[in-house]
Amino acid sequence: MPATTIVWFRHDLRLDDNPALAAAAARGAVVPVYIWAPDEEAPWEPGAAARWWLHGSLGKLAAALAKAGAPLVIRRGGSLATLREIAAAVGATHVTWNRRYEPAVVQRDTAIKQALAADGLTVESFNGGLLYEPAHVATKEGKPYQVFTPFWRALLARDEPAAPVAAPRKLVPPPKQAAGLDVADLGLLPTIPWAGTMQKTWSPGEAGARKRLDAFLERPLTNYGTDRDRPDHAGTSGLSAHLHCGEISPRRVWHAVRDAVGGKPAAKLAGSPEVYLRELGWREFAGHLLFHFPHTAAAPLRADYAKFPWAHDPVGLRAWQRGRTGFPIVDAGMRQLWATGWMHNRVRMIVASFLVKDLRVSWLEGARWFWDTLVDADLAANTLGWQWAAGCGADAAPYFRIFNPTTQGEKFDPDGTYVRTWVPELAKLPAGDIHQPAAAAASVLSKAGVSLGRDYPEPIVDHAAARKRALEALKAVSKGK
DNA sequence: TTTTGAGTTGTTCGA
DNA sequence: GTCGAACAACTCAAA
Repeated sequence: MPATTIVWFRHDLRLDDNPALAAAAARGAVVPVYIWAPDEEAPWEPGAAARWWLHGSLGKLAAALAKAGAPLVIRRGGSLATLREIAAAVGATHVTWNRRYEPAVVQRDTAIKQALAADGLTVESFNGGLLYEPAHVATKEGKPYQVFTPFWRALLARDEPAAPVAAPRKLVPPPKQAAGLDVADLGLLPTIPWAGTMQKTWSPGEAGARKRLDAFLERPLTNYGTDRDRPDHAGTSGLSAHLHCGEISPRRVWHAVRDAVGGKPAAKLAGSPEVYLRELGWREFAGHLLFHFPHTAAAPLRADYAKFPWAHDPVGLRAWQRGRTGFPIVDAGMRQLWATGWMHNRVRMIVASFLVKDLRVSWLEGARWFWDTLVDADLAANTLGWQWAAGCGADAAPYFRIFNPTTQGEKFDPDGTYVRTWVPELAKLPAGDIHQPAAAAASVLSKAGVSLGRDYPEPIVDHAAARKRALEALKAVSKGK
């Protein structure tokens, strides 16, 4: 009997460097499948922005697969039951996929693997989403890393990540096709058309991912080290959402960066190229942490923080979400997030610090908001980022590290360009005042057409006082165990 | 087992 | 305006 392999697509919506697809194509007929089963990922089912992205990405994947010869079968419903149905319909002999590493998904996939094997199917899974298998990275004691720098050094000491595999040229469909839905039937698009700016900002899909990588590498990489910190410049790669959906593989990016700087081994790189690869290292570290500490999506890694007295402040939380805190850099970031589904990394740190330290609202509230609004929402990265900001994660950073939103704005958006883009009511303020409108002279404000409290809110907290309160609360936590 | 060096991203105060 | 020190103590990773 000729082999027919179901390739179950998940966070690997690409043909390039897709080990599961390559293995299937090399063996015989291929049945590409995507199953929409959000409830299996509860409470972290994809948020609104991620669904919008997914809609576009699936459309592009379906077109590319059809062109290659094997149309994508799109379904909704329980993953196991659906795979079984399709396997029966097409007479599949094999099922294959690229692994995901979120704890709930690992558990589900393990059960599915056993069930399908019991049905008599041959099941194979591959690593297509991380540079290295998280279970294979460990300290000399065999334990998972909890500090980034030694983790990164350990990665650099290994063999380089495997070379990417090319997309299969041609796919052979099975003699009998399986029925499927149209992407539109999944209902991923918002019912209210709020995604206009996202449409203009992003190109979901494999081709869009590659274009963005090429554009990023076309510019000299030499300034990445400092440019990436400037929200007023397009200094970052902008690949996060593409990587999250697997429209491009981290190995492809890794090797493209190395090729762009002359093919030197990663361990020998210095300066900006190393700084960029290190960002892939952080993505890797996030996957590593969530895999080895599965409880951290919901609870702090540092157990003593479980008792932290978070404030119940729905009004403050709402002001933060809407970008109405009265701190321009915070509001600019939150509005950029709302409009584009993305926020510059430097600003993510600033708004996160503001929520958890100035407002003392739980990092989980922030994580949930980001989860719903980010096109690149990734459970591992989101968890690491928020726990880092809250000081309860994999980082021994001192608790007194509290960002001053005004200073940060002045430092990283010195001309106020970023604030002017996203907080247009402040656009006419001079650079010297734009990060601190409440301290500006009355004449400056009126000349800029800003009436505080009417056009733009007064600061909702006094940062100096909030900082003191946060320090006291944090001190109590570290002393009180 | 014990020891030692080190830890993404900061702020404020006082000289 | 600039600079260095203080902000505290802990945990991790490796020797």
